[in-house]
Amino acid sequence: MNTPKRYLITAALPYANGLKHIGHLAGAYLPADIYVRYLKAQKRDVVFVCGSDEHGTAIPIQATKEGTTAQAIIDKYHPIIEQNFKDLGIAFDIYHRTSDPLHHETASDFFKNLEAKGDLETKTTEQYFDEAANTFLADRYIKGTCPSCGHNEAYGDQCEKCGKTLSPEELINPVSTLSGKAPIKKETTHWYLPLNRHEEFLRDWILKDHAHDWRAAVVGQCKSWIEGGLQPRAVTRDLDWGIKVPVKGGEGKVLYVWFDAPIGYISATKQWALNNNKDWAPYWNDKETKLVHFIGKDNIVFHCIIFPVMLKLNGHILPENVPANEFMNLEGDKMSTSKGWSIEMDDYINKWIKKENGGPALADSLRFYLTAIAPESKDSEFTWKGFQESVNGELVSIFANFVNRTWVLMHKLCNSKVPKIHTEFLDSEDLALAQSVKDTTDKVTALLEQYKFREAQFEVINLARIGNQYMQKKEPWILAKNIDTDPTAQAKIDNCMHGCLQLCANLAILVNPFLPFTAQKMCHLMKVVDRMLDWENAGKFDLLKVGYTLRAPELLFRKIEDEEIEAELAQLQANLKAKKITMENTIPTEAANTETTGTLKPEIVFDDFGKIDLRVGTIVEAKKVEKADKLLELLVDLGFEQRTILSGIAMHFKPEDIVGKQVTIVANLAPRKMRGIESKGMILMAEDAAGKLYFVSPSEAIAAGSSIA
RNA sequence: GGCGAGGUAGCUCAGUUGGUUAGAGCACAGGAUUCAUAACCCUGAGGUCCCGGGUUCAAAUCCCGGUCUCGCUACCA
Repeated sequence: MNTPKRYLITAALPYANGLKHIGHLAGAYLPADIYVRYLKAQKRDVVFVCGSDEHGTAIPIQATKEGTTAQAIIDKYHPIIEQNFKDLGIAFDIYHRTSDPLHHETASDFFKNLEAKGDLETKTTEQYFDEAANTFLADRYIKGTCPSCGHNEAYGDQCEKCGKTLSPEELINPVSTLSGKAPIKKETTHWYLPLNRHEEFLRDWILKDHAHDWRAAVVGQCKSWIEGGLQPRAVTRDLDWGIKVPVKGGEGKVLYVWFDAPIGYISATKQWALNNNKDWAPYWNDKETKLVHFIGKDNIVFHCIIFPVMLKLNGHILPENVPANEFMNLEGDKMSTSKGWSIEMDDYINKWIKKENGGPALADSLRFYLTAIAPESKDSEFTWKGFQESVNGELVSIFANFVNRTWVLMHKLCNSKVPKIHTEFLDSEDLALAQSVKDTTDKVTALLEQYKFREAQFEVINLARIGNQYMQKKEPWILAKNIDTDPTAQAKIDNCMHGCLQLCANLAILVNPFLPFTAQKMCHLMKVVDRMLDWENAGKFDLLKVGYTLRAPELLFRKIEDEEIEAELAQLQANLKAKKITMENTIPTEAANTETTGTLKPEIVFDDFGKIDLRVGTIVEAKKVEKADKLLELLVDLGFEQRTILSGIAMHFKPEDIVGKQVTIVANLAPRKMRGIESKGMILMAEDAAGKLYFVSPSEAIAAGSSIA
């Protein structure tokens, strides 16, 4: 394998609508950072880019929720996220943002070029239009009842209650948030990226060329998409938050966020080039550049299918690999900021790193554990107990302890200087130690090149373990007792300590990509400059000069105490509760806000209400609809007749549990076919803040068919 | 429901193209030691390789069926 001329490494752009948690860190940023630090130690030409993704519909939505502007949201989160990464040692060469004019220009040009070359298609479809406001309604300007959970304030692109991705057409009773009127359907034109034209290319490139050097999950998912038949994908939206469509007919439209966001990697590179007086172009256009995207598994399709097509069309290079990680769970459950079940990077930094007994060592402690349990091949799980055991048992006891005992002994037995080697006393143990260092270097290098960070880190720790074993066999402290009687004792001590010290120097080099703060501290202890950490020095056994005085021992890490772990676990439960209460409290708040935000449904007169025929019905039969996860087929007794009604509640109720229930039915709703079954009516449901559904039932059992007014 | 990836020791994970007795670290137990952050070192115990079939002289590995977890996707009036 020949060495690429240069590298361009990207980590998924964090969406700037909130804080990011340690799952994100473990998924993309930390492995990317390790890889980049390794490449830089190899003195490769490498640029590590990232930045905030600041467009898309969720950000204006967030703004509405917080009673502020989209700009204010991104201006709030961008710097926090950027600083969080710094505090955790994620060393981007540039942390850019997609709201930057340079990015607008880059994305705009990208689109124009594709459009001019005929690589895009336009399609005219019917979209919701607000006649009163005389404008097309972007997804976020349409509210209605979520078809998934029944939440009545769902937006046209997503229901915030259940998180379901929606399209406006799916909303029940859609209403414009601008005028409060029901929107009409009107034709609008949008640009599409015809992925179907590139099926052959993708098939060859992924399924042939990269079938074996990409991770199984990545190839598998791409295969699933390609074999499923690729469809043209809309690249524009009727929205005002984002990058204006820069061609004729694009008025009032912006680039769809998925189209603009990955181009952010390119704009970030451009900005970096400007800052450093470099040329950005070779990093994206020269075949000798190796491009690697670090992402989480939810992002595979964009980085392996869609963006590569865009890159190819625009004349850029393609990623050499996309080492997507699986997800990291937390104490038995999925991580979720909105549910309060997560550890935000910001939280960890404030609670551990910025404490008196914290410091950057605690950033490395977290990095160590996250890498030790990195979800490289399957979902993994963060537990505080695991964090404690991993840090105390391996990082402190094996690695840091070896460095510490080496330092203490060297000061006690070698006059605080690097002792000289007495070749006449060198034995097979000494030679084996030097060989282990070389072997480990080779292993770690190979593993890093294969993106196997977990295993690579393990090998580094293992080298410290070898150091402990070596010292145990040599027992310099025993030799020291006999120093008066054994004339060879000091020479043997010198040899042992010399070996241990050279091993420490190597450990600093090898551990540097994983634990950069620790490597720095080791350099400080050794009184050497950063250049010693160059990868080419790994495996050498003459890094510390004989006679050189080293600094007094200092602990590299502290142990994690039981009480700290208990406090974190308690905090986690408290967060969960607090979040629930917040969510419950937001219901009246949201209701109160509806008037000011214009989202209240239009006023109706009594006659309108009278049009709805509400009845009490009794569920007499219930069964799951085949091939549908959410649908239940219900037979409801209305007294005068029994009819079939479909309801999307299968995730919430078991069929056998709801037979006999009295429920409220919209009896005169137009019939609708779903999954081949006709539904005649609709069951009314109430929903609490946690998303749990409740039947709306009369307080006491009454005759089926009774009307409601 | 479709597709993809997983299910191996209490925990976190390895197990190349099928090939002796399925491995490592942590945790645990016993021993040894004291330079070191009660750290290190040595030894040990631990597994129905998710379940059920099949192919084979031989299956954790290949094939079929089932089941659980996660992701993408469909379904929601």
